[in-house]
Amino acid sequence: MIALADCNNFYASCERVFNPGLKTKPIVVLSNNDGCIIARSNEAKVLGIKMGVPVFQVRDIIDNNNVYVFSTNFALYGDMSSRVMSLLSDISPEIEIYSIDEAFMNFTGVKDSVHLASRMKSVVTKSTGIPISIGIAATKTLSKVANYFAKKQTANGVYALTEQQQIVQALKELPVSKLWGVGSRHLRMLNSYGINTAYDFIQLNEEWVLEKMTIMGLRMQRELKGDPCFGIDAYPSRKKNIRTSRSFGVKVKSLQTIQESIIAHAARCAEKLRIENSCARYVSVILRTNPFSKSQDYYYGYKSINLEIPTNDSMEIVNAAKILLGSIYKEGLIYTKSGVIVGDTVPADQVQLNLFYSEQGKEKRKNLYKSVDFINQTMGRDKIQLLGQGIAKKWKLKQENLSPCYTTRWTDLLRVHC
DNA sequence: TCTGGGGTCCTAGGACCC
DNA sequence: TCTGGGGTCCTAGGACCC
Repeated sequence: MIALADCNNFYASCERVFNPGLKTKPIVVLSNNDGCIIARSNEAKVLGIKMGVPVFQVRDIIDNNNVYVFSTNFALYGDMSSRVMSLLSDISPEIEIYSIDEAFMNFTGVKDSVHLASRMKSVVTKSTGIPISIGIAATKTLSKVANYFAKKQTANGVYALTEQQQIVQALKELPVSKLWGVGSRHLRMLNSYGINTAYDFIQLNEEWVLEKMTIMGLRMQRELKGDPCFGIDAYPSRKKNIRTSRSFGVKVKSLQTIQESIIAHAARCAEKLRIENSCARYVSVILRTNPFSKSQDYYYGYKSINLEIPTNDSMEIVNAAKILLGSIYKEGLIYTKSGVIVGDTVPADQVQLNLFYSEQGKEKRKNLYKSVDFINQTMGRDKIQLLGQGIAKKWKLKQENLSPCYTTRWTDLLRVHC
C-alpha cells in the first residue's frame, strides 16, 4: 500500500499559520514578479480565481471580494515544508519527498493504514498548523486518485481506495483531466476520442495508449488497474540539471544589464552545484522576449556549451555563460527574462580530468568558495558576490506584498503581546 | 501596463562507428 | 545500371509534474 500526503493549498496555508485572522478569508499567492496566481485558499477558488492566471485578469474579483494577496515567499514555504516532511518521516518507515508539499509513503505491512494516516494528519496539523490530506491505495497513481477524494469528499482528510468495486466507482467519477500524467495536450487528444473519465481511459487498448501517449501513458494506465510501475524512491538522486532564471522587474534592452543578471544566475547555479557536491558538464543560457507581446515578435535565444572538465567553479561557469550570452543577444529587442542552466552533473569527487588539467590555484579557489558559501548561507544570500552581478540590480523583480520570513529570519519573528 | 520557476522523462532523427 | 546493415550516442523538442 502506498500513501500520498499532500498539503492543502500549501502556500496559502503557510501564510495563514502566521496570520490566523485570515483563516476564513480568501487568499491568493502570486508567482515571482507578482505575475500569476500560483496558490489559492478554498475561499479564493470558490470566487472563480483559476490557477496560473495573470493577476491583472482577475484584478476585479480580488478587489471586489477583499481577497488577501501575497507575493511568493519561498524562504517561508521551504522551511514549513521541511517541518512537515520531517514529522512525516518520523512516523512513516519509508518516504519519498516528491515536491514541496507532497510525499509518498510506503505503507506495506501497516495493519490499519487509515488509523496511521489519521495520526499523521493530526500530528502535522498540531505541530505546524498546516492542513494535509492523505490518500491510500495500491499504486502511486491510485494514491493520487485517493488523495483527490480525500480532499473532496471526506471530512477527516483521509481516504483509502482499496476495494475493487470502490476503485471502479471512483474512476467513473474522476474526470480524465485530473489524472496524474494527463496534461493539456493529452487531455485534448483523449477528449477528441470521447475519453472523458479515468474509467474510459482504463478501457483503452494498451497498444493504442502506447502509441498515442508513449510508455509513460501505458504505465499510468497499468497503475490505475492496480499494477505498480513506479516504486518509492526514498533516496533522492543528484539533480541532473540545475536552473536559475528570473523575469526582469522592468523591460530590459541593454547588454550590460542583461549580463549582470546572467552573471548572478550563473554564480547562483555554481553555488547550488557546490551545495549538491556536484560538477556540471555543460552550461546553457536562455534569453527571451515577452511571448505574449503583440508589438514585437517572440525571440527565444538558447545556447549550450560543453566544458572541457566538469566544474562547480563560479568563475568558470560565469565565463562560459558570458560567452554564450554574447552569441544569443540581439540588439534592439526588449527582453523580459534570462536564465542559466547547468547540467549533466557528476559527483564532485568523480570528475574525469584530462591531460591539460592543472591543479594550480584550484585548492585556493576551493577554499575561497567554501568561505563565501558559508558566509552567504549564514548571513544571507549574496552578502558576498561577484562584482559583475551589479550593485543596483535594476533587473530585479517586483514583490509588493511580501510577508515576513517568520521562521528563517530573526528580525521577522512573530511578536506576542501579553 | 501587467503572464513564474525549477525539474523529470521519452522519442525521433542525425552523426558516427565498424 | 549498380551504393549495406547494425549498432550507439547525442541533441532538440515535446510532454508532463508541482
